[in-house]
Amino acid sequence: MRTRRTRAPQAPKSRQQPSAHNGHPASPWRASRERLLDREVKREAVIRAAAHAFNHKGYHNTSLDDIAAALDVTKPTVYYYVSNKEQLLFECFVAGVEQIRSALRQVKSLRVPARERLSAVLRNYAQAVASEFGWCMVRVEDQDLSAQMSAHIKAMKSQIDHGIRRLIREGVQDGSIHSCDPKMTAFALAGSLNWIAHWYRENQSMTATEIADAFMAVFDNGLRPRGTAAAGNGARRTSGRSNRPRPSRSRLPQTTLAR
Amino acid sequence: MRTRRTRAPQAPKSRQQPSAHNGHPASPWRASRERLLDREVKREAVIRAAAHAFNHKGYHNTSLDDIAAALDVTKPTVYYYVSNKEQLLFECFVAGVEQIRSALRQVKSLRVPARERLSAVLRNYAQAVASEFGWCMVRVEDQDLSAQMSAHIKAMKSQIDHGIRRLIREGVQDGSIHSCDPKMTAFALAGSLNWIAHWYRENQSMTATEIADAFMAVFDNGLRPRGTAAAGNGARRTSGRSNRPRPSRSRLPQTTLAR
DNA sequence: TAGGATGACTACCGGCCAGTATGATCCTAT
DNA sequence: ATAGGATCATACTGGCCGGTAGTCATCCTA
Repeated sequence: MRTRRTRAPQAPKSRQQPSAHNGHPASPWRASRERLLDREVKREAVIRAAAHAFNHKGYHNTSLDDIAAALDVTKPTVYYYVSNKEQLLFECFVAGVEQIRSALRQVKSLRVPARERLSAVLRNYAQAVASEFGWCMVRVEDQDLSAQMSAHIKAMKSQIDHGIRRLIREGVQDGSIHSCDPKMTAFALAGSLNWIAHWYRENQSMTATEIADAFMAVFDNGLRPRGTAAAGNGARRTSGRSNRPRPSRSRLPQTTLAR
Repeated sequence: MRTRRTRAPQAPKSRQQPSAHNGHPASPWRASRERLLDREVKREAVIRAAAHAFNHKGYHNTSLDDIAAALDVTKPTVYYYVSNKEQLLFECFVAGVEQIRSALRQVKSLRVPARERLSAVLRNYAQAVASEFGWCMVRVEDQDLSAQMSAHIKAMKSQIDHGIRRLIREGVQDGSIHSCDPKMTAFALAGSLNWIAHWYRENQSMTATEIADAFMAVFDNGLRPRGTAAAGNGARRTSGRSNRPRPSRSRLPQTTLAR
């Protein structure tokens, strides 16, 4: 799409002064270490660019030339940082899924009813799915991946799944969650959240957390009216923070099936 | 993949007797009309084969040669029945979505609380998503479609979406559904069901209807324990039929994120 | 029984794109 | 100051695949 840039503009590379202006201790290998850092930064830029492109055009409609062009470099440069297209997809997946895994680890230490721990995890889940890596997390199809990559991904997914099921089981035991089938309930909850990746776009009227809250209100209360409690305001929230009222009459740019 | 078949085996085509064995009225153009029927049957076979292939290998990993080979014909034959690959995807989408639209139409005449009408629609929804066209319904990305096809599809999706929202609104009004934001609730419900297409495979221990029932139990009751009613059995069901208990301890072949 | 309609095949084209061979340029270390 | 490594560009290959041209066989109709 863009004409290949000439070699010249590479020069004004903002050659920052070699004196350390970041918090790193001085070291005789300062320069080479800086280069390593540089490399890591660039590598991440490549992955972000890939995520962005996949997100907007889909995996198969994105060529590595596209990704390179978005970074103002050429394809071999991309290949200098990642080994192939498949790995790009994998890295995007990992970047997104890591958020959820860390959320699952963190709530383990909380001493609150399991439903609140679940709520916290699902809020992080929603944020991950709504992030720029959401598409990759949700849309990877194992047909596009080698056998081992596919197995890796499946293992990580399974880990998250069983983490959620465990929280549900614990909630049923401690009485904070209505008796239910943990497996199917986990499917229902995760499905709703996964689907966010299909319709959420960044310049949205609602943030990911607000969406998660709205969903949790549905999940918590259920559709059937409750005999107890004032039935006036449907958006009961269980976890403490982020309580500001949200406008329920926002623009409706999407549908339930997809964007 | 397969070696091209020879011309010979085309002969044993099961030439059925020309006497009308179906309910069509006699007509001087009987034969040509039969041919038209034949053509329609074959066209549907092409679409089913496409759906099956997309379902298993994904849209972009399926070549028209694959589809042709599955039908034991060659690519130009496929092109004789459909105009291009995009149209194949579109037809698969329509085939699946039509189920849901007809369900929405049918419940309009029912004189039961809106929550039960919603429940009936969602059960059909689940069946459609779990059908062989589910993948196409759920995974179509508008980047793969021309502008007008994309608009078509978006319109049909929107129609379904607003049908569901309407049912929710009516349920809130008639008191059968807990007060809630119809838009976000519709997103949550449809997302769960859409996601079924990612993990459901035909030889499953649960049928689509059973899955829908299990989901509806979650949606209806919510996670929070209910003060009223015996909290012993979580799987309360609201709609009348299909009440047999289901084994909650089935094999766990999938995870929440994907199959 | 000729002629049109229908159905299907063989053979090909052309574009896209993942991935690579090669080499230029710059940086760092010794 | 120079060898060697790091970084990135130019230019290419090779395969896959959507789509088409042209042909032939079969069947229905008149």
